[in-house]
Amino acid sequence: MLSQITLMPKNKQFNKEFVLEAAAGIFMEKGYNGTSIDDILKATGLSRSSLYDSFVDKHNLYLQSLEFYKESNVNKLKSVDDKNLNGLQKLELLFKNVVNHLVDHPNENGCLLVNAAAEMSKQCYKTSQVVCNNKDDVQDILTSWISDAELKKVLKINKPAKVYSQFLYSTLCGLRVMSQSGAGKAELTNVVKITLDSLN
Amino acid sequence: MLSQITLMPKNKQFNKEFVLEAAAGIFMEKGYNGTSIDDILKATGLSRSSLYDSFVDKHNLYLQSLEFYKESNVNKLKSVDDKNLNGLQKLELLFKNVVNHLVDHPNENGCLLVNAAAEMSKQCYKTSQVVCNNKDDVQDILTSWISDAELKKVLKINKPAKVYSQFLYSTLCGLRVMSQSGAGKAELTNVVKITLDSLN
DNA sequence: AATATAACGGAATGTTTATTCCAAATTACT
DNA sequence: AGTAATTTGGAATAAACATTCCGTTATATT
Repeated sequence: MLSQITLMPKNKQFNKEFVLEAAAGIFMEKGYNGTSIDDILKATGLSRSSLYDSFVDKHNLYLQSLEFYKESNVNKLKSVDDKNLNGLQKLELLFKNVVNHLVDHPNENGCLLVNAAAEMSKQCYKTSQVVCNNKDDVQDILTSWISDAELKKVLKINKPAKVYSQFLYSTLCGLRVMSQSGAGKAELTNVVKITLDSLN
Repeated sequence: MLSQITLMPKNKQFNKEFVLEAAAGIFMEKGYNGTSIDDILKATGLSRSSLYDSFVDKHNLYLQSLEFYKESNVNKLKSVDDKNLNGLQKLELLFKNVVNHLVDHPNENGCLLVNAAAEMSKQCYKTSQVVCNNKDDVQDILTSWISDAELKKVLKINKPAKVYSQFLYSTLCGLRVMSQSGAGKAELTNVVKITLDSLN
C-alpha cells in the first residue's frame, strides 16, 4: 500500500488522506449501502481493527470521506480560480476539466456528491449538509467568475450573477448524471458548448 | 389496500401497476440497497409469498418498477406533446410541470431514474439500459419540439435540434439533483428561466 | 532491557438480510 | 359438494453483514 510511513510505534502507519480518498472511491463506485466493510478494507488496505479504531464505524468513515471529497472538489475550483484568467476563461477551463475527467475515468461512478445527494440526502441529515455546503461553495465561486467576466466586459448579462451560477451548477450536475446514463464525450461537449454560448 | 379486486379464486388480488408504483416509490426514497423486503411489503401491501410468486425476487421487482417508472415518465412528456401547443410552449409547460412536481413532493427523493443512474448503472447492466433508453426517448421528444418551434419561427437556432435536446436533458437532470441538494422553488425557477431564455 | 504505543489478523458475536417452504384460507368453476 | 387455483401468514434457512474482542507483533522511547 502507498499509505505506509515508518515513524510511529508499529510499522504500517496509514495516511489518513490516502484512506479517505480510497474510501471515497469505493463509496462512489458502489454507493453507501452497496459497499461492505470488506470492500472498504480491500480498497483502503486498512485492517478491520484499524478502521474501527480510527474511524469509529462505516457511517462515520462515509461522512469523513464525503467531506474530504467535497473539499478536494472545491479545491479544484480554487486552483482554476488561481490562474491568471478572466472569469469567462475560468468557466471554460472548468467545464473542459469536468468533461475530460468524466470521459477519462469511465470506471469511476460519476461524482460522490451527486451520488450522495441521490442515495443518502433524504435519509441522513449530515450528508445533506455536506451536499448543500458544496452547492453553496461552488456557486459562490461561479458567481465571482461571472461578476468578473461582466466587469471585464467579456460577458453581458441582464440578471444577477448568482442566478447564472445556479444555472451553471445545474449543468454541472446534469453532466455528471448524463455521463452515468450512457452519454459520451461528444454529447457532454455539446451540452457545455450550448451552456457557455447561452451566456452571451 | 387500494389494490384489492375480488374476481379471482382468492380475495386479495393485487393490481400490478399499483404494486410497481408503490415499489418505485420506496426504491426512490431509500435506494435499491437501502430498501429491505419488509420495506417493500409495507409499501406495496403485498404478502411475502405473493412478492416472490409474482415478481421472482427483489432485483427483478426493482427492474420492473424502474421500467414502469420510465414508461410513466415518458408518458408525461407525451401527454404534454398531445396538447395543441407549439414546440416552445410545450417546453415551457414541461419545465413548469417538473419544477412544480419537485417542490410539491418534498418527501419523494427526486427521480428514480436519476437515483438509479447514480446508485446502480455501473453495477447492473439492465439498469443502465433503462436509464439510457429513457435518455434517448426523452431527447427524441425534446428534439421534435425544438424542430417544431423552429419551423413555426418561434425559435431561431444555429445548431442541430438534437444538440439542444441534449442540453435541455442535462438541465432536467440538474434540476432533480439540485432539488435533492437543498434548492428551493426560487432557485429551480431561476435555472429554468435561464435555460429557456438561452434558446433565443 | 523494559515499557508503552500502535497496528495487526482473525475469530467470535449478534443482527439483518433475502429467500424458501408449508400448511391454511378462500373462492371460482365443475 | 368437490376440486383446482390463488393468495396468505409465518416459520425456517442460510448467507451476509457490521461490529467487538483478544492475543500477537513490531517499534519508538525510556
